Formats: sequence, C-alpha cells, structure tokens
Amino acid sequence: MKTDDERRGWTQNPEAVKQDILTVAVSEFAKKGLSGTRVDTIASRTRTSKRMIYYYFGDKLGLYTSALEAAYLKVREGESSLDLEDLPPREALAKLVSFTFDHHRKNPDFIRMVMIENIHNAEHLGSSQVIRDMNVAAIDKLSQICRRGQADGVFRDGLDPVALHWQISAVSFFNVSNRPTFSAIFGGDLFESDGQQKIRQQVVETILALAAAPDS
Amino acid sequence: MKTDDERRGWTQNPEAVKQDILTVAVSEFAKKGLSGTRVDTIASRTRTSKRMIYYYFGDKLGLYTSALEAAYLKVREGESSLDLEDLPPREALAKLVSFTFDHHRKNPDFIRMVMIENIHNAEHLGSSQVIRDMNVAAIDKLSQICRRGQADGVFRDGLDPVALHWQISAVSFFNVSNRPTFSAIFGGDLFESDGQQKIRQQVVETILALAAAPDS
DNA sequence: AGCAAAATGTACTGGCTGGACCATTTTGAT
DNA sequence: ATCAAAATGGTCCAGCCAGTACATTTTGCT
Repeated sequence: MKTDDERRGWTQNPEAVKQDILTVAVSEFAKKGLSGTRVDTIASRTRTSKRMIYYYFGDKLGLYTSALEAAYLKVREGESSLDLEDLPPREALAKLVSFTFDHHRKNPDFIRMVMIENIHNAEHLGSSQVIRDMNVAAIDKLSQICRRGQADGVFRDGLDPVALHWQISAVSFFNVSNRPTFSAIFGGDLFESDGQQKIRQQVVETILALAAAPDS
Repeated sequence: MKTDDERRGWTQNPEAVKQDILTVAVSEFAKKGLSGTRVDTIASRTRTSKRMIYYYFGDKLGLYTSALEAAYLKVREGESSLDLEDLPPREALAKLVSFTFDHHRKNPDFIRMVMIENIHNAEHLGSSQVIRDMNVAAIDKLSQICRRGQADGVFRDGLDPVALHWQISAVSFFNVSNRPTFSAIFGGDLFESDGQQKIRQQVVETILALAAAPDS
C-alpha cells in the first residue's frame, strides 16, 4: 500500500512511459512468446501500470505488434554503423557475412521475436511497412556488393542477392535460434567461443565460394 | 446430448486412444505452441475425452513432452528409407543433403515442434534419451560418408561431421521455419517450386564445396 | 460367476488473466 | 485563473482453462 505522499503528484512523460513499456514488452515476449506472456508481468516490470499499456497500445496484440517493430528498429540501428563502400567486393562480402553472424548472436531477443512471429505465420508482420522497408534496404547493400564484384569479374554472373541473403540469414539465424535443441542433442562445443569462431570461419568461406566466379 | 445407446458400452483400446491423442496433440502443439494450445481443443479433436489425456499423460506438460517425442519418432521413420552405402562419397553426400532439404519441407509440424522447443530452451528435450540417440545415429551416417570421402581423397581432411551437419540442418531448417517472415518481407518467390529447386541446388553445391578437397 | 483393476465418460471448480471502469492529477491553451 | 484534454493510478470482474471428483463400463483372472 502506497502512502499518500507517493501517490499524490507525478511528472508526466508519455514518451518515456511508452519506451519503458516497449523495452519490457520486447524482453518479455521474446522470453515467453505471445500467449505465454502475461500483461500483468510486463506491467509489474515497468515503472508504470497496466492501465498505461492499454492506454497506449489498446490491447495485448497491439502491444505485441509494437514490440515487434521496436525489436526490428533496435537491431537495425546496430547495423547502420557498418560501412562497406571502401572495401573491395570480396572483403566487403566477407565482412558483411562475418558481421551478420556476430550481430545475430548479440541480439537473441530479436531472434526470438522473429521465431515467435514465424510460429504465428508472420500474421503481425504483414501490416508493418516499416519492417519491410528496413529489410529491403539490407538487400540493397548486398546488391551493391554483388554488382561491384561482377564488374570486377571476381563474382559469378547470375548471382541472386535475395538468394544470397537467404543463405547468410539462414546460418546466422539458425546459429542462435536452434542453439538450445542442437546443444541438447550434440553438446554445446560448437557454441563455445572456439566453436563459434570455427563456425563463423566456415560460414564466411562458404558464402565466398558461393559468390566467387567459377575460375577465380 | 448423447443417447443411452451411445453412452452405454464401448470397446476398450488403450493403444489406439493414446495414439489418437498424440497425433492430435502434435498437430495442435505445432500450430499453437505450448502455452497457446488448449487441452480442451485437443480433446475435442480426438475420438476420446479430456479425461483420457490426463489419465495417460498426467498433465499438459506430460502430453507436450510425449508429443515432442512422437514427432521426432515419426520424422525419423521417414529417414530410415535412405540408403547411401552404395554411392560414391560425393554422390552420397549430395543425396543426403538433397534428401534432408526435402524431408524438412515435408514435415512442417516437426519443424514447428522444434522451433517451439527452442523457444523453451529445450527444457523438455533434455530428459529424452530417445531423441538424443536418434540424432546421434544421424551423425554416424554422415561420419561414414566423410571417412569414405577422405579415404578416396575427394574430401578434405579435418572435416568435422557435426559442423557439417550443423550447416546442412541450418539451411534445411531455416527454409521451413522462417518462410513466413522471409516471404512477408521479400516475397514468396523463393518458396514456390521453381525457387525451391534453385535454393536446393545452391545448398547442395555449397555443402559439396565445403567438403571437397582443396584441389579436386 | 464374481471380483478387482483398468479404462472411459461427465460435470464441475478454483485460480488466473485480459480487459474495463472509475477516479485523480497534470498540462497546455485561452 | 479556468477548463478541457491528456496522462496516470487503482480496483474489480467475467470468461477461460488446466486439472479434479465422481460415476460407470469393460476386461482379465480365478
């Protein structure tokens, strides 16, 4: 029971409150999934109350959708720092793959949100133009590298940037998403730092081989 | 409301009842996840009642765990038909990869169960020795191919079967698990039959390149 | 035939949880 | 200074759902 002193008077701060809720929501949805998450649990972890969740986000699904966008946004910020324009194509691609691999590993909550969204057949992603735009931008970066590599003759023709992106995403994503079952079955060696370095090396080589021109 | 004729008298069939429940449970858990699934929904889809679920499986978690094992078992049966002993190493590996890719695609419920189990950090997989054994057997098959390939000099030394399996699983799994979000963002072309054929080709080539001896 | 154990069915409940309701305070505009 | 709108807090409820209690039938055994 709060005293009157605590209850009487507060400073309004809509943005901070929304952000507070979103941060907690991402972490909680990532941990427990859509139906596994309790709105009350989220509320209790914020500095505000359940009332505000419904005030700003309408209902649980609205909160989930916003949390999904927030997760994408945050992970996208972290990517923007990468600058590949100055590197020759092969080095640029190698760096991109290496970075993507590490970046996924550093953002497990984001990965889990995407896993959960896949379980729900991406029903809530469909409406978000924001997310589509972000990812299409990622493809542009890769396309540029491909073009430069083909111009230099070090990449083979007929390279499909989307298919390449698919391959890079697949291994980087799986490395995080399926770590629990994979190590439960085969042991966790591949996920210790030695194993991860080895895997990353393998992945980079693989992608480079895939992109390389037949002779080079 | 059932009539007396329907209620009075039934034939006991424990095994069929258990199997009926398990089949429905796998499909339902795969669709909705652990917390998203309603026991009543499962019950209503069976030929029996909720009572029997608790009679045979104790509680929801017990049912989930059994359903997980059942999913692994079923998918494993489908794999046993594959015979690679008679093929030369490269062809054997190519066939294994190609088969794995297709097999994952044909068993989306299994994939979804594994996704869900990963969301739960493989907490329920840990206890199942059955599942561990099954998967270790899969590695054995791959190891054998590796040894034969190295003996023939067509595969490079220092090939790690587990790392190789990791790579094969990653792409085959991701291809099914992340189809919803991936096609929501980039369109579904890669998942139509043309696209899938192309991807599978790409994957097989990639893995062969990874295994190949430096010169060959 | 008789009996105990296994198998099955029906009806119910207690706690949880999403969401609503009502009240209060803050703040910007006039 | 006033007022309406925005922002916040606390409490409560109605429906849902995992699990249980109670009752009945079947079946293997002697």
